[in-house]
Amino acid sequence: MQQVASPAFKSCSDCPIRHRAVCAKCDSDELELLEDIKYYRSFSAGQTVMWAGDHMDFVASVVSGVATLTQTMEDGRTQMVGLLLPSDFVGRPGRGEAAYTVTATSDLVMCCFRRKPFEQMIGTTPHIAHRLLEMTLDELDAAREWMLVLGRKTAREKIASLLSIIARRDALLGLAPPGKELQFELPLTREAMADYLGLTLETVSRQMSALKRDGVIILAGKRVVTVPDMDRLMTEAGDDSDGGYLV
Amino acid sequence: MQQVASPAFKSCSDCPIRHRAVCAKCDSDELELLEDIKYYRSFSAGQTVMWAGDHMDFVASVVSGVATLTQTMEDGRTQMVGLLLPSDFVGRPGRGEAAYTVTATSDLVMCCFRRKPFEQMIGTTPHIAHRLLEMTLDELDAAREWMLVLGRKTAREKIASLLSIIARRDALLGLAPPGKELQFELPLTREAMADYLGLTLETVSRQMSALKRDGVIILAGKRVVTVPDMDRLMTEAGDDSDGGYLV
DNA sequence: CGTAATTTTGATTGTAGTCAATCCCCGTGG
DNA sequence: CCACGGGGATTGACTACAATCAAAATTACG
Repeated sequence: MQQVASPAFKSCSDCPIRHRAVCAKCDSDELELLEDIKYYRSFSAGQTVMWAGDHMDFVASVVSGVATLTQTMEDGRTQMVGLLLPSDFVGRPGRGEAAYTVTATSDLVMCCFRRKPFEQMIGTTPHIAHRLLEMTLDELDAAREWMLVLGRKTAREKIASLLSIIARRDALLGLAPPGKELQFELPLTREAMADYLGLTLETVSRQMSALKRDGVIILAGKRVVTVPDMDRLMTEAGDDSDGGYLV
Repeated sequence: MQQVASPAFKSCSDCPIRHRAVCAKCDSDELELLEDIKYYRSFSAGQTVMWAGDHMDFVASVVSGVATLTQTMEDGRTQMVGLLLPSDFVGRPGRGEAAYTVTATSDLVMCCFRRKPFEQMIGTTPHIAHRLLEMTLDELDAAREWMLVLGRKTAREKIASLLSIIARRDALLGLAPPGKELQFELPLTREAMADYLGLTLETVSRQMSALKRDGVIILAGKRVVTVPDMDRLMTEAGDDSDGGYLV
């Protein structure tokens, strides 16, 4: 299944998520303690990292790639409840069971910390505890934003919302070219988009086609999206273009 | 508007939310420090505690009563994103602006902490920081559970889910009589239920009637609900009755 | 190139939304 | 004491949006 992997960098100080992850505030002494309890694991696109209910003896940071958290009902209905990007944190200190199924949607590298020693470090290392609180509060804000999308937006607005979230994030990370025109790659299949938005994949496909027909987006292949006018997309999402005190 | 109120108890040690709120883990020295930065405020049912975007110079615990967190789009569509019960925490350390509108749905008493000194205490008092992290993680779990409800459940399942959440909570707090039969009072109007569940109030009303007609619930007046068979209600909610590792 | 997986498009159905009327419970005032 | 009024809740008729069922088309891949 998964492999224990050596990533392309040597130590925490070279880590690409060094200043965004749960370890962001740690000094070099603290990083050394973390080095002792950490190991890397890699997953290829499509692999399940863990199933809801599995025993879990680690928590982890996403180093590279994209993963999803999903919840599934007995009859198969599935809802994505989290989208994990590089630097995001997986797992809950104090809980030995996975609450959600975690799936790699692209090739994925995770930096795993053995759970027990990590929990102890939370008690002894305020830098970690504080950063974890900050990240959890951000997650909670994102979940609440998402609740508005799920509960009150139309299918078209839902798609536009998802696209604008991804577009903004990529722009923020400097992954997008400059200029007014934004371009990015969707890290999700149509089905994953449907699970994110509480729609069927047919509806996702129809609304993507409609947004394309109306010139809100331009598609190159299935996955590469160009947004000629970001304000237009935000309007389609039902967000005021000036909103977004939180990026 | 709101009044500075004296609650029915004298000090933190007599406080009804003493062992569940953000101060749950504090020792008496720490409580004394909190006493210095806290004050009580009361609101009557229906009052708005604060509007999204308002300046906020405090964070708070709900002492008694029920409040809601809501998000509203420009055209008026409203989604509840949090239901605040006694011991729940309001506000985000480090943020001076309210992200959501807070409304009292019953008479409400809040224990407010001046924001700046409270933020400093988070840094110096691990008992508070740790409890706040724990509570935030619980909130995040609740939000994710809720996302499944919003995204994937039918109107009938949504209503049954909400009722079972309230029923379980009341049973847990010992508010309900013993026996197999559960009875509780809805702390929400039909409109608030609709905002919680991403429905219209007409649909809420119809599904309440349907559940009553089918014998899943018994209504005494509009607000008092009796559940003759909790497992039946859970099944209607689409949850397996054995689920719920987290109450 | 051929097969499977993913996506798009089409036709039809069904659930919840909308618009509208009525009801019910209370409190108020004539 | 009863009429009145208002907010909340229920019920009804109709509509619309997204789901479902089904087929075709495009892409990825061995």
